[in-house]
Amino acid sequence: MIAHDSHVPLYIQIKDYIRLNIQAGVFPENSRIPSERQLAEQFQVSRLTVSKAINELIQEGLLHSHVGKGTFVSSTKIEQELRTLTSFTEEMIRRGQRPSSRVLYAAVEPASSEVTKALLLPSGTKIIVLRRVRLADNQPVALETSAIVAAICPGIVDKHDFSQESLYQVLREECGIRIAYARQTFESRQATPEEQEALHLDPHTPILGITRVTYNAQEQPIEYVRSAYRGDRYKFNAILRYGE
Amino acid sequence: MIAHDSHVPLYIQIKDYIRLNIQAGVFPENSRIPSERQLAEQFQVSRLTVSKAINELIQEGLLHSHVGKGTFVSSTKIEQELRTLTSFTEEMIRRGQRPSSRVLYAAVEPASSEVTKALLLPSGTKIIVLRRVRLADNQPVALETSAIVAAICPGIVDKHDFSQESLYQVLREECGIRIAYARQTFESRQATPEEQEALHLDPHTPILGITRVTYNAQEQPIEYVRSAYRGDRYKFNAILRYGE
DNA sequence: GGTATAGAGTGGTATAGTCCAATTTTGCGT
DNA sequence: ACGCAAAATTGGACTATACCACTCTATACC
Repeated sequence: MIAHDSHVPLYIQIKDYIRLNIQAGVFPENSRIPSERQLAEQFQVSRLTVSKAINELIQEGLLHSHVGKGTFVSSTKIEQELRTLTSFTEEMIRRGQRPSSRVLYAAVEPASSEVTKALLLPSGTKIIVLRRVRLADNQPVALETSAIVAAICPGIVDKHDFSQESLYQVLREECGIRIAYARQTFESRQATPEEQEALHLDPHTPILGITRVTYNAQEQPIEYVRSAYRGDRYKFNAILRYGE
Repeated sequence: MIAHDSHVPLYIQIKDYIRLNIQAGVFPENSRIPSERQLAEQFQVSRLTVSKAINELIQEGLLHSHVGKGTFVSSTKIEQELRTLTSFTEEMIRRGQRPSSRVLYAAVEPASSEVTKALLLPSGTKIIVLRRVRLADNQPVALETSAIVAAICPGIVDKHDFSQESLYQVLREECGIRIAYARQTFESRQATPEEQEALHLDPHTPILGITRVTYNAQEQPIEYVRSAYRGDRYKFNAILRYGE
């Protein structure tokens, strides 16, 4: 399986091995692959060599990992299909940067008129408001405020630490909510004083402002988000379809 | 410089150090940066830690290396500045504004490396370059440069007046080319001097920069566009699908 | 029955060293 | 001066080991 005397580097051979097993269905989507220590023992190589192979596959989007849990096969459609909308966390991992967050505010409160309008809610509906500074490699990249109807996902504010976890992942795994599509607007503007402070910006720094309403497959609005991305640190990628 | 007792991983600090030195011009473009062993000695870390930092920067495209020669700062010019967008004409009509254009440049010429890379073309391929100021109700809104393979739509530069006609409409009706989807990047930045002049802007005006590669249904790249939209006059709307 | 807590397992980070192949530099013999 | 071989340097690959923070689970305790 793995040839130590080959001219092909071991970590490349291990990458190929894992990739083939994913393609062959031996490692199904979302399943855990053997631990780095197990693979190192199996192939009689050092753990670092296995780790290098796995990290390159993470970089390529085939795998993702969590300390203490293991390494998992990603849903491969993300890269292969024409797929577009990713959470900040997933997008940063795909780019090879480490995402993290600083939670500025997290609470349940009645929806503002801006939110009721965007999500088509009756006024007074309780929503979860989550306001975070998003960081990539520990550098602040964006200020983001999310609003989700509290009833569809009760109690997640207290149960989860969103400085580490992905909101979309929690919605998916904890509440069974799958986001199907989103309407977004993009604009370029100057930073507000609040954004300047939160993101450590100079005045005149250009901001990529994004508002987003996400919907499930039943076309019910799920979440409303306003984000301010640092223009000098972030480019937004999207695949857009014509017509329909 | 490098704090061993910080909570920030050493290799991240080293990445930041190198990145900052590149930005500050200490490590100019195409220059050699210190060897891995020198940096390891300088920061009192193991060579592997420096190597990890450098390899991630190589991954990100900031550096490139050759065994026996060293590690060099890549030239970033290729990925810098200018962009484009959807059918401006159709979008403006949808918004109830009157679209028009001022053609700054229209010619057939060999593709630049930026274009060949984006459209996956052999170098030297002839392309149509179309550079226009886009206006809404006679107010300049964007500066847009399009590149299309000349062979797929011969002679349209001479036959059509793109100050009035929509490029996409001509492609569709004259050449039978239907655009299926596009990959776009969005960014927020300050206007370049050229854009300031073309769009009558003050310095510091935020620009919504968009690059786009459009594809037909057969997934062949058709067109590469770079646009600069006035941040104060334009918001971009999109519907994005979430995969999986 | 519920709740701490201890332990095992996980990936992340880091060290110190080895060998290798590609490349540049150096120095020696002519 | 010149050519060429040896030496030094460089990044690439790899091993063995260590400690950390996190996650999960099983056990002990109340």
